[in-house]
Amino acid sequence: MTTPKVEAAGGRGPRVRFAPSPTGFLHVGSARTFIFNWLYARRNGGTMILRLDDTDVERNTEASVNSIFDGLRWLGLGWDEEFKQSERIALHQKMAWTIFERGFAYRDFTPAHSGDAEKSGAQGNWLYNPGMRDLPLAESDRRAAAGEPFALRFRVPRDLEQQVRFVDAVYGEQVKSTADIEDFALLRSDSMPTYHLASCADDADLHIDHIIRGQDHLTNTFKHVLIFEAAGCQPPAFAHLPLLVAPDGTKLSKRRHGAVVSVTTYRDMGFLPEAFINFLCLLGWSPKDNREKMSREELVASFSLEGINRANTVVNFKEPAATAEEMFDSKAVWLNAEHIRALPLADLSERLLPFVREKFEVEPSKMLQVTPLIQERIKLLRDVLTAADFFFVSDLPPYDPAELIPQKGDAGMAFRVLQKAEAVLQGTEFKHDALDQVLRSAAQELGVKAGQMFQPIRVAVCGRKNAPPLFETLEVLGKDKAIKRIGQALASLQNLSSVGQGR
RNA sequence: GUCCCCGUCGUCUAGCCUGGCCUAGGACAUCGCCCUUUCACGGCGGUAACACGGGUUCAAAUCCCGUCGGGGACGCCA
Repeated sequence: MTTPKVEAAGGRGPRVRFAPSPTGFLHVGSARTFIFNWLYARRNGGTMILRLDDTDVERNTEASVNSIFDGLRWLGLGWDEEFKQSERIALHQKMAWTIFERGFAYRDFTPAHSGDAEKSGAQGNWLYNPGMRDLPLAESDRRAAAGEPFALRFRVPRDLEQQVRFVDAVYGEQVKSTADIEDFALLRSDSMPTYHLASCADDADLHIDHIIRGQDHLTNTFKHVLIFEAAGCQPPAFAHLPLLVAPDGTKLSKRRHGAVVSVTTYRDMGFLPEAFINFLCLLGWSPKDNREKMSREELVASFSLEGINRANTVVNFKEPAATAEEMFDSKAVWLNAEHIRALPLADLSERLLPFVREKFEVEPSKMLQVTPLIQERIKLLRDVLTAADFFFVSDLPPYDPAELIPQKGDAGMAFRVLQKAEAVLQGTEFKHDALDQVLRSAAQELGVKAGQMFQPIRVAVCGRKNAPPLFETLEVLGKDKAIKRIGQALASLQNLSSVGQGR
């Protein structure tokens, strides 16, 4: 991984970062954090930094790294600089020892606690081990020199009641007593940095001046302020984002909530990245002027930290859902449909193609013809498979011939209509106006209503009642296929026992 | 358990800082009507919320206190 220069590319705008830890796929909450950081950087002419917080060797996976990059690439927003925390360990350690030398840290020779097993319940109010905190420096040095393993802990001020404070751009002034902050670890007994240390050391080194992240870090921030100050650094500005929660009110989790919280699920089900971004922006932020559907440019132009809310936001998905559409938040689906309708035909057609090609062989030119017929009828790109399938198959899948019977009509009427259509269509040019004229007058001749004329034909060529407008459909389908399918419909009607002879 | 944060329609939200224009606005969803060759789009309309209790004030969704409720953080994980 390349490590670009630390100096900002363009100038003196804010430097922000998105720092995921690769322990799972990119989920929607992380994506929103990325987006808000990106928006803030772009809005203010700043620099967006991607930093992989991968110091936990045990849990980091290559698959997770890939998933994160997949998700971010799909969003298509990009970033200016990229770092990998695991390559910067020496820097973190250096900061830890600076803090130690300044007297704000001490060695703790207590053997490491077992693990996360008994993490479950109420953790007492453990603050520190007096024996270790008060160990004379000489003895500490001697034991370290003798090779005894130790963790390095932050020496949280305890002599007199002190308060740690910072101003959060979203939550306002935050204050916490040092009596409520334990002596957290800086270095583990294998000398590897902990998250808090590594994060602060990198933020300082990379000159991050605005940290925009989830509210689950709000209380961690007091520790971070302590670290920055002990290391002699100016703490950056903080802005914490309200948490994205599941319909059950709990924090989004891959384990509990499954694939709906993964960014790539949205991609695979046919969301447009711009619609997805739009949706996420409206979760915990508002432009305050009732706008909902917004382009990337509009978002950049109107984004500000002042518009961010404080209350948790529900992502209203349904995990066991009957259809793909039902599993997502209905507003996300609606926004996607809005963006789809706003897309230029050629663009939409191009984006539809990969989905169609999962099941059918289709030429781009054909797709382009079909696109206008479904543009306002699909909500997810993937819907193209169910909305336009009959354009792409040579033979229709079997359907119930009873569907051919029009409103207030019978099988006989269906038969007469289709016979008439077959005859009359033969000599008709397959263009909208010609078809319109011919079929309407055919209806008149038969003495049936236009709707009664059209429905049997629609079902015959589409295989179902709900479909795009008939004339356009026929035009795109072409004369040969249309007439062939009408013939097949006629045959299936004859097999219907109830058919009282087409006259 | 300790500490922190939050609480406006089912959901996302506007309004709250700088009390009165709020008989609380918009959107999604939902219901109904219209448009219409089906579906969809579009148009019109309906149902639906200031968690509760006390204050302060001529006046509170807006300020203060309390209660309840929800969430988060408390690891040699990130």
